[in-house]
Amino acid sequence: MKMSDFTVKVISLVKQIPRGKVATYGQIARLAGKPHGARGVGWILHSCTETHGLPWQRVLNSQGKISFPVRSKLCGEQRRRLKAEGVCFLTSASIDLEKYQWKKKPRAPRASRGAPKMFQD
DNA sequence: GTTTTGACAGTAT
DNA sequence: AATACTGCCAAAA
Repeated sequence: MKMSDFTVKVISLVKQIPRGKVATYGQIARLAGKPHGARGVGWILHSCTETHGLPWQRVLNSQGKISFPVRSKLCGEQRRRLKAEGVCFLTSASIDLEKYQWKKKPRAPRASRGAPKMFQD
């Protein structure tokens, strides 16, 4: 299946988002090396969620809100999932980014390399 | 190959 | 502050 390096990075990053935290499309795009590739991130998720089982619910737009209309099924499901992870919604579809935005670990601690085990759900 | 679309972001009005 | 326009990237047609 032949996907670009950017796609691989995005998938990897999204899968690294811990439970109870969220990231923005721009953040993922930037971490993947394309500061302006937020749009591509969205499309990648749409394309690879089923294939890679990505936690797409943890990716929101820069406003910390869900991208789809509130009446949309996906929106409801995303909201439900995030709530299940302990995320409190400020409004129907927005959360406190300052509180829940995922900060990628800048450095790799040399310890704790034995058993990463449990990942997502 | 080119064109269109899509789960975005940033800047300009 | 709230729209509108533009820029970016990757996949499907």
